[in-house]
Amino acid sequence: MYNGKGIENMALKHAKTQARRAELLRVAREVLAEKGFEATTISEIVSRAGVAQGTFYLYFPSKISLVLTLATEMQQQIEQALRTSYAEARTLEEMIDRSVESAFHITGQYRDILALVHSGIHWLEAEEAHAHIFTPYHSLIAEAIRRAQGIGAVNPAIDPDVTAVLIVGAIYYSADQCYVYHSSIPPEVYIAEASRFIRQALGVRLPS
Amino acid sequence: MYNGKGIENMALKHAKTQARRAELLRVAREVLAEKGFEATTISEIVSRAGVAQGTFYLYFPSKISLVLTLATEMQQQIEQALRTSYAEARTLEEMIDRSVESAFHITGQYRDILALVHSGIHWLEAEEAHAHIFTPYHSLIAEAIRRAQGIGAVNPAIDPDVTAVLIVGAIYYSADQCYVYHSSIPPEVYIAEASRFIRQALGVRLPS
Amino acid sequence: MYNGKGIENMALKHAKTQARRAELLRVAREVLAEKGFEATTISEIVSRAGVAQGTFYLYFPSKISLVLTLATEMQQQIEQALRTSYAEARTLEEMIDRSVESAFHITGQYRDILALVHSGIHWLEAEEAHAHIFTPYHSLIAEAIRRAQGIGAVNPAIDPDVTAVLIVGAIYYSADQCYVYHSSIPPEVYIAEASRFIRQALGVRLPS
Amino acid sequence: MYNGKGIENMALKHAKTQARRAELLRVAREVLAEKGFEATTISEIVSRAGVAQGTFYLYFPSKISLVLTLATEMQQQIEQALRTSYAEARTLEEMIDRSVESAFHITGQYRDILALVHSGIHWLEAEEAHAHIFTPYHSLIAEAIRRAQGIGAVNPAIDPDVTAVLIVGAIYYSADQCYVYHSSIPPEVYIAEASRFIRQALGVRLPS
DNA sequence: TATGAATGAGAGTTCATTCAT
DNA sequence: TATGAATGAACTCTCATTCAT
Repeated sequence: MYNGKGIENMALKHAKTQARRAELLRVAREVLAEKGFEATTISEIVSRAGVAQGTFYLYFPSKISLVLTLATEMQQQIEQALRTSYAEARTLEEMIDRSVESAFHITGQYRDILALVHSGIHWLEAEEAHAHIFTPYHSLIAEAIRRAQGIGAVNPAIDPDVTAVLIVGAIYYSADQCYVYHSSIPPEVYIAEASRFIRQALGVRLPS
Repeated sequence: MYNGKGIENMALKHAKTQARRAELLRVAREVLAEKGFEATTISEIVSRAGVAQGTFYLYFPSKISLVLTLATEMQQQIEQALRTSYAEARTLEEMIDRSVESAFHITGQYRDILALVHSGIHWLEAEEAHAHIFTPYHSLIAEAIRRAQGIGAVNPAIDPDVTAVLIVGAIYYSADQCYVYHSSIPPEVYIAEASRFIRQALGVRLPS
Repeated sequence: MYNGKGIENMALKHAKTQARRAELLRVAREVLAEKGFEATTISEIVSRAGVAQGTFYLYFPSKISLVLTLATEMQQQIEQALRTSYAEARTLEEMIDRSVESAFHITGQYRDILALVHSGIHWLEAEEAHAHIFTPYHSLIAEAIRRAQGIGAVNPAIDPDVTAVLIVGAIYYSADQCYVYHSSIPPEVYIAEASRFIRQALGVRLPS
Repeated sequence: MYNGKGIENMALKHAKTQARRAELLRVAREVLAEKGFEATTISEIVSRAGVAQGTFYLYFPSKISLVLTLATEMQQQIEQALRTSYAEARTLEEMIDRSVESAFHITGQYRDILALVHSGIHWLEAEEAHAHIFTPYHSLIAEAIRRAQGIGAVNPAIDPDVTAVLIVGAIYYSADQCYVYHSSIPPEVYIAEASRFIRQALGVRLPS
């Protein structure tokens, strides 16, 4: 006699667990964004999440693992967005515009932990973490540049790897200026200017 | 009754005081660079400097003031270097090249506290501190762009303020990649590519 | 309505229960021996035993109860061994030799628990526990001495109770030295010397 | 112009420091004796000593260092007492009597941490610590036995090293029984019996 | 009987800062 | 000006125990 309850229960349990972990992560990010890594306390996270102190450690092995988790999450989102841009855009220009916009938005959303990761050089596993998070990002862009060079759409003289870094830097930093430091210039202007800036810098040739 | 000795002594005292402050700052930067803000302890700073714990507080009001002081110091150096570039360069291209090179080097030297300032640490006056440190930097570059636009050397359509931010971002981030994350690409390539990137992005017209 | 199955099941169940309790105890002793009381965690015990955290508390009311249980177990083993020696030995000398050997071995095996009981951990019933464990041990030996004095085989001037304590101390401590502290002297030498030491101390007279 | 004040002050300062350390140690021992290692908290120690939590760590690097410090202190006292006995006693019997009495008293005074050290096998550096503390004790006694064998005062067949261990065990354990577990037998009886026990065990020959 | 997620009090330890000398 | 012992709040993390399932 089959009884679905077992499976159902397991799924439920799993779902509950997942939900609690997600909630903890959401709250943690909130606090991290507000106070920075140092001033963030587990105490405040669990208090806001309404769980006990020890419960945190059922889901995360340490305070720093929060940053690592969030950073990985972000990296995956950006990578996904870039892949979508690359797949769906029909011209190089459109691809750049969409990529810049996506990257700008996501980076903007994650600006808090981006900063955290960025300053996290000095934690033990940080260098690997940094590589793990940013390298795919750089590679993806470098690859796009290479392909564009291959079809003659971009100046063949530029170095794809270094240029990828310059692009990421321009976007990340300007997103910071825009979102974090209360710039009086609206995001759309930043995005439009960044797109133009990158197109020009790449020497994008309009398809004739 | 006049006594020259007084002044002499005061000068001497002052010089000693200055030297001690400078030494503390040097050591502090060393430790900050090695360990990051959080893991840096006053205890280690005074120990390396060979003074007592309390002596630190004769020269700096708090731990955080170290970062502020160092950040200001850096900002002044970069500003100075940019002004020199602007004054001495004879073509726009040369100016860009020299500026990029200077900024890259100085930023590279200060990468540790740049990261510190830029991020993670959200303390009370952080926003003002950021503005204080970076705004002049941005303004200087924006002003240079405006002047170049004025003489028709740069694409007049671009927004000088946003573009200044994009330039700083590209340089800062790539300097980080180059110096901090042990890139296999040598600094000269970064500098050359960054110069080209910025020139192209600005649409610099060669003087005919 | 009688149903043989019930008893069968109950017996089975009981056996299973007993086995699980024994396994938990075995593992617990292993961990206690390795890490000491403080550093032993229920978590590690259940993990090694392959059961859930809560299961432990179905068999033992608390962490400390482990020590009590194990100590009692040991006491019974030693008592049994001593009784066997007394019953089977044909001369006083043989009895001492056999007793020392048994006590040495068992004490050596349980030395961790002995150490635990003996010291360091001051819990509520510590004193009673100690009395409960050691008093029968002492009494047994004291009684043997008294009997030997009765038949003129042992110096009648010695105090049986104090001497019993001195004997236990010599054995317990030397077992520790031998087994725990990696003495370079082999156990056989310890046993032989302890036997001689105790025989001499008792002033054992050879039967003429 | 000489001014003794400097030295005086330094001595004073040193004395103050020493006194505070001694006070902390005294209180710590008190608490350790009352509660055992595990249940002893730094919080209670500093509270009883009337100093701040952090002050403790100016004088001791960790909680466990307390036990190590106390153990060393005890070892030195016992060693000193034994050396005095050896130097001043005129007959072997007197030496044994005095040694047993001294050892018994000092061991009795330190019974709390003796137990702590004894159960402390499981702490990281404990094995070395144990060796460091007890080895000199054993060696001293073994050496005395050897010398007594050399002049024909003690049975030449016994193993001095193992016998030293047996003696220490008898004394330590019986001191524990006497002082810690509220034996109804008075200390003098323990001491007298222990002396006789050891003399007999060694086969001490009266000088004729 | 068995599970294991949740609890939460409480531990040891650190370190920026103060202040009597 | 310089010292450095003293402070004490606050941190992260542990783990014996409970209880809903």
